[in-house]
Amino acid sequence: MTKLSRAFYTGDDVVQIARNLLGQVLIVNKGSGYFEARIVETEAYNGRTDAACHAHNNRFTERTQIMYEEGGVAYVYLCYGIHNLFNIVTNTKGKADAVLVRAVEPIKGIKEMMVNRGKTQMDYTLTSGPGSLTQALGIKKTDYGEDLLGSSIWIEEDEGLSDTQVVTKPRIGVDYAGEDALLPWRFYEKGNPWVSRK
DNA sequence: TAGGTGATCTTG
DNA sequence: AAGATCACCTAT
Repeated sequence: MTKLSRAFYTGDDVVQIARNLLGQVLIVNKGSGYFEARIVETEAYNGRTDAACHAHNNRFTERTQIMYEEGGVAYVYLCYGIHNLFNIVTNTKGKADAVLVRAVEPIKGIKEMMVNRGKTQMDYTLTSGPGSLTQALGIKKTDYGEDLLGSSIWIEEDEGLSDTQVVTKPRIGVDYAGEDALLPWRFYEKGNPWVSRK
């Protein structure tokens, strides 16, 4: 297996990148445990055209600044006061795009994921949903800005999915974005039980 | 279906 | 400096 390259992340089309991340394998290795999980659900956010994106209208704040960096770094932020959401920054420096990882299928480190989630029984809620998967994998705001070509969080290239395996839908929880909430920028693997809100 | 939760952003 | 908002989750 090989790490996804910088060139993969610096591509100009965040929607296509979100779709192509399906089936790739997210690795977290931070001393708190070693985890592998297959990405099965993503959403694209485009800073220049998309009212749902935190960086819409060139909004440049302490929180959003990382999205303006060159692709291939982590954007982690706290949502609803409780949940850390994990995003992958894409595009070249100055173009603020990101892909939200909404669900993963656990491969390695499942016992430790259950400990992190406070679960005694195995079930599909372990890593389905953007807040749940970060808790399972131990991703926190201290991972903000982490280089995805480094050695603590990265993505291994795997076989992608064919178009017949990919479902395309509007994004979740972005009603505030008006008509941009209707954009079909959510992608997930057809029939995969780990996908959130099926 | 509603409430918890707190950093972040905007307004005045 | 304060109030509104918010890319969610869990248990009724």
